Amino acid sequence: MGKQMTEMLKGTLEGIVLALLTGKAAYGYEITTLLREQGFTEIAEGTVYALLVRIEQKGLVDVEKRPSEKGPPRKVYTLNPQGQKELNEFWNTWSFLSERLEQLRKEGN
Amino acid sequence: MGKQMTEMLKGTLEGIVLALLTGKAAYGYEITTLLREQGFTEIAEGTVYALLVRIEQKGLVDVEKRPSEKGPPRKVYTLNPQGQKELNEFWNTWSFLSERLEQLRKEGN
DNA sequence: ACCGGTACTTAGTTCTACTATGTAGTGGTA
DNA sequence: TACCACTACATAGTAGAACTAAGTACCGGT
Repeated sequence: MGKQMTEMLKGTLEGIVLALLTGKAAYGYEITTLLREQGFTEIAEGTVYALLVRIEQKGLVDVEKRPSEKGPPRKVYTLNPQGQKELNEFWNTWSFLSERLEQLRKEGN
Repeated sequence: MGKQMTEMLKGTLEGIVLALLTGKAAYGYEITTLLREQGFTEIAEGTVYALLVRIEQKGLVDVEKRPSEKGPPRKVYTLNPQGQKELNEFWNTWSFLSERLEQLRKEGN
């Protein structure tokens, strides 16, 4: 992963994962592969699991353990109301930053 | 500063400052007030100075000390070719992230 | 003599992503 | 049977960036 991308993901990766969870429950391994499909090819597995632990402890998601046919049991994460609220705030924060940056880029500048 | 914003600024603040410096040299105190005018009202002064030290050590800017009529001498920063290159990479990285996020937001999702 | 505004510095903390490694379950195959 | 690949999760230690908090220093006006 480029150093720039690593730093830029700080703060946004959590939002990305919350966004992936809206309307669709998912488990860690699945989220990792989803991220890779979306272009984040170099996201470390450990990063995702650590993030999931974090958002669970923050109470943003509900967790349910389900057996898998192909390996150890899965931990399936579902966005709860508090997580939805956090996601809304995330979009607000990101919109602000995004608008500032587009402004700067336009100014050519 | 909101915690979300603090985390999201990691990686982007450097790009923002480099962008502010394109075509226009500036000194630390000036950059801090510029950022505040652009809406980053809660950026800590220490953060900006630490960042300037960093980009100077990375060789992205040239520095010149100039006397001030109103206080201690100013350290005026100018973007050099390497800084311009870094800024270009920053825009690439940011574009990628931005497109991914807009995609996610659109998906509603 | 003091205070507010200008201008820069830095030690220590917090938070997040990464590296590296480990544990476990399942199915296929030599 | 032993091994391997894939699935699935966990975690200790490291690095990097923004923050907190405090300080130094220069100038003008009251």
